[in-house]
Amino acid sequence: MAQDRHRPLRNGAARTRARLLEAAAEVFAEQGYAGASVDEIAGAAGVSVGSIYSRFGSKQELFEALMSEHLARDVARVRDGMAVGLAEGVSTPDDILHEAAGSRRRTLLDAETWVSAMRTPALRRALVEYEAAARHETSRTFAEQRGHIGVDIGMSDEEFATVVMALYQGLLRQVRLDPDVVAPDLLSRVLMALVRGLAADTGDAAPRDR
Amino acid sequence: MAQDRHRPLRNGAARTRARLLEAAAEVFAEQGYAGASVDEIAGAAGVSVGSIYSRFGSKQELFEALMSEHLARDVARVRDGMAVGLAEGVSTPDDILHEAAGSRRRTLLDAETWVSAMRTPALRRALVEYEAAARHETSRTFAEQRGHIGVDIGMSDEEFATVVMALYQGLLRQVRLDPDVVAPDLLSRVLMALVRGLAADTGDAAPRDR
DNA sequence: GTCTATAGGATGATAGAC
DNA sequence: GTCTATCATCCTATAGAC
Repeated sequence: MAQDRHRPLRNGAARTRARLLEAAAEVFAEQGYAGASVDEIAGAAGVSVGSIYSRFGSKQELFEALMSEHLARDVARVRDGMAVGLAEGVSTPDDILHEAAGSRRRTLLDAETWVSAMRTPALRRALVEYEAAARHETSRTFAEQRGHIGVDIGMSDEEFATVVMALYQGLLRQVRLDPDVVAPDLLSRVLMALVRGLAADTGDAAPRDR
Repeated sequence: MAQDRHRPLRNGAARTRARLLEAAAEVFAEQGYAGASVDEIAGAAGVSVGSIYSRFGSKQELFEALMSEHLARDVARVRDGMAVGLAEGVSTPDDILHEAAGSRRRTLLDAETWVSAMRTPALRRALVEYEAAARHETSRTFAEQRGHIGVDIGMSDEEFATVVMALYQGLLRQVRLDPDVVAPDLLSRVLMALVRGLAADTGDAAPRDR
């Protein structure tokens, strides 16, 4: 009991690391990689520059650690978000979309991730890998749903997942730029229409050049 | 005739400005705003730093001039691209997509535009304005096509344009990250299916639950 | 208008005390 | 492991010759 008083001060290792990554997230997000100074990050974290360089070897390594954590968190979010399912008519895809759009921090870090990935091959590979994981997760979830309903979509689950992700990311961009342009239920409306239209194209239900 | 020999050397004003913007595009794209140095831009343009500061007042102003030109060029591209039409079954939307994805310069400048817009309110307003223009252009074109075919989509032309742009931008992102993931005709396939599905939802054309 | 030279300041990274 | 102090470098911007 008395020892608990000391607990928050102990294990400074992980604690300091977390505070540093938090500060790095804030500063890198707001200023960008090149625009951020190690001094400012140190100040925001309440530590000194030397402390940063002892823990992470360089500004670049600190940035990569942050990016890695950012992507890992996003993977977890996709996994959780997929658990609720797509085609049930639930409005949760829209909730996920608007929640993601609402966070300035995430918006800026996503943008910084993208711009860095387009310049740095190593970061690009990491992002490709992450995107593939998200695609498989989406694809797998949709395959289950499709099994329940029993519709033929006319394309592979992987390709459909690609379309869903593109639509999600595209709308995310629109919402982040100007929230008024995207109705709260647009994503789910379009997804349902899309499934219907794809099923119709297989000749399952619709007349084509009769 | 003999004077033509001198022509290329004359009117250095616009000529130098163009070379400067070209060099700025290259360096800002590859290094980002903060990462780019005025010295390097001057070197790439074959002029000296003083020359840049006499023409543009600061690094920031040079960047804004470049962004403005970049957006204007993009507006023109949308206008031209829309001229061919959406719903005719022509594969040109896909061509436009993959051509845009193929240019590293455009990819990087788009990314830099986005990240800067998310941080700088003035740039963000400019991007919102550009996006609205593109949306109206898309909307208008689709309205014409819709008139010819005569389908009821169940949403406004503006909203449909938003979806089309989101899909386009989302797929553009996917192609730029990993070209193998997106089939060459995916965009047009999805667009056609989408129109069909939206029309079906109104109970207009397609048989739903007969 | 474009050059060279330089001012004035910020930056990434290191050294060494504690 | 964290601090302070400092180095060497690079950067934006300006001054002044031509």
